[in-house]
Amino acid sequence: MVNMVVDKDSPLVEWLGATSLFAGVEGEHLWGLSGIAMVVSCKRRANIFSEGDPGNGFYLVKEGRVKVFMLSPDGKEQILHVIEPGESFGEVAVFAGQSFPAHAVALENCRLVFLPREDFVALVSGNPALALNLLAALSQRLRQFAKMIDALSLKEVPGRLAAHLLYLGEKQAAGNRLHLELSKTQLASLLGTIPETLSRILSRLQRDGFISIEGAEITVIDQQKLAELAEIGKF
Amino acid sequence: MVNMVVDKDSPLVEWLGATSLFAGVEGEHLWGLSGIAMVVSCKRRANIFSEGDPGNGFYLVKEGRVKVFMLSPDGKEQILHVIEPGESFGEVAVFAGQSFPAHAVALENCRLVFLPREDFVALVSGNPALALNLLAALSQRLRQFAKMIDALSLKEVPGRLAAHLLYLGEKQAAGNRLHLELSKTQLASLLGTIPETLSRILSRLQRDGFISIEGAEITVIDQQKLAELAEIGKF
DNA sequence: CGATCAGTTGACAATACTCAAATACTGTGG
DNA sequence: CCACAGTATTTGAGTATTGTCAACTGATCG
Repeated sequence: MVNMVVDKDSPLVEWLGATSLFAGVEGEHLWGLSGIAMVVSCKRRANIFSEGDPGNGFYLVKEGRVKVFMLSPDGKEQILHVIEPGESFGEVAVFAGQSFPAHAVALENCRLVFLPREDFVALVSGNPALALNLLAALSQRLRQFAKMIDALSLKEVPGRLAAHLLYLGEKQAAGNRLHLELSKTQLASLLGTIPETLSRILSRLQRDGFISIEGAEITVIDQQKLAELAEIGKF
Repeated sequence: MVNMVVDKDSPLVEWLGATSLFAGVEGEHLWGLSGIAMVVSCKRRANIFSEGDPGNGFYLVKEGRVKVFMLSPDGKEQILHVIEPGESFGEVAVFAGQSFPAHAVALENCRLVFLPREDFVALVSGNPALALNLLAALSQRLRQFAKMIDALSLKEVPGRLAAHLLYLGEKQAAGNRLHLELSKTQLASLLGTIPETLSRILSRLQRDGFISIEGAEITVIDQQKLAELAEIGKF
């Protein structure tokens, strides 16, 4: 929690009510949430928490993006999740274990909403709708993690990359065009590989007519082949 | 849900109250749970559900064990979780997505408790304590999955195996002795590798004086070295 | 008792990582 | 606004862990 500044501003309530985590939560309880919330700012590259840190609460991203990742003893990282505005992270420590199971670092200058554990648990205890939203959010994440395990174990890097490109295509819905939303180094870390390997495989996909690359902008040339690659997981 | 038989027996209430999922739930609500629960039997190797199946509820294991796993198009499997008596599986489909994200098969003849989605959600809505238990359970699983992703991505097979052996040692608390609770083929699938590789690495660990192997019974000879291997992830 | 399955071992192939170097970018301070 | 330092990206050469294929043994189960 280095380099963070507490802000005192703006009506949080509306923003909170617009997040999927708190969608449908009644006004009264929304006020309760905003009452216990603290908005903090943190700079690009700032450490938000580290694995093992006591988890006295969790965060929502208001602006910017955050990466949640595991770190190996020799410094290699595996990104578990890139958190975008409106999403939350760190809830796991609130409901089990009391310590963060991973590291979190700001990818950009961020504005975060911090919700302290005890107060938040008290609110959840009195609001089943909120609890169900949380259960849905955690279930959703579990689903994502299962897919990630599946990919890491049963697909080779080209397959994982292809799946990610298709995912970005859907998400961005801009025809054949898409942009990688991470640096290639970070993308490698998300896909469970290293920059060199990612670079080579991107070239290969271009050479073989799957895609066309201009920096971080990709044009999907053969979606069919890309989908096959993502499906079976290997060239 | 092939090969399952509904039983009409026994007071479930006590058993339910003893599971960690429903620990601390008040008697009244416990009766509600037992009212909606169905006990089913299924035989070893029976399919309980497959990926994509509609998730109309979830299960607790009363007797036997169940494996939850992902399957690649060419038939390779990655075990996500081995469910033991008292534990639950399939909750994800109840709270998000409505379909099972993985496959589940009985490892042994099993007795399962099935809880139908709609009735169960209704109960959760009226019982915050139950909701908090569920949040804890899902959070716990998220933690396990994060560790698994970490292991698959940042550790080599020897490191994953070493970590697993240490885990079994702690769990079984029988001095230096431990037994693999799965066939070596299944263990390979749990560790994200194949039987041949697992076999070779077990031999290597024995040859190098880490462990001694007699079938599925392992004696830990050098816990220190095993712990180092698990920590740094590579030989 | 035969057949299927689990486990082991060998030879080989291949994906992916390591190390190294060259080039392109980025952001910052002068 | 430019120069510089520090990153990011790409490419090459070599290595290595792990997967594939195949054969063989031993165990398990009808």
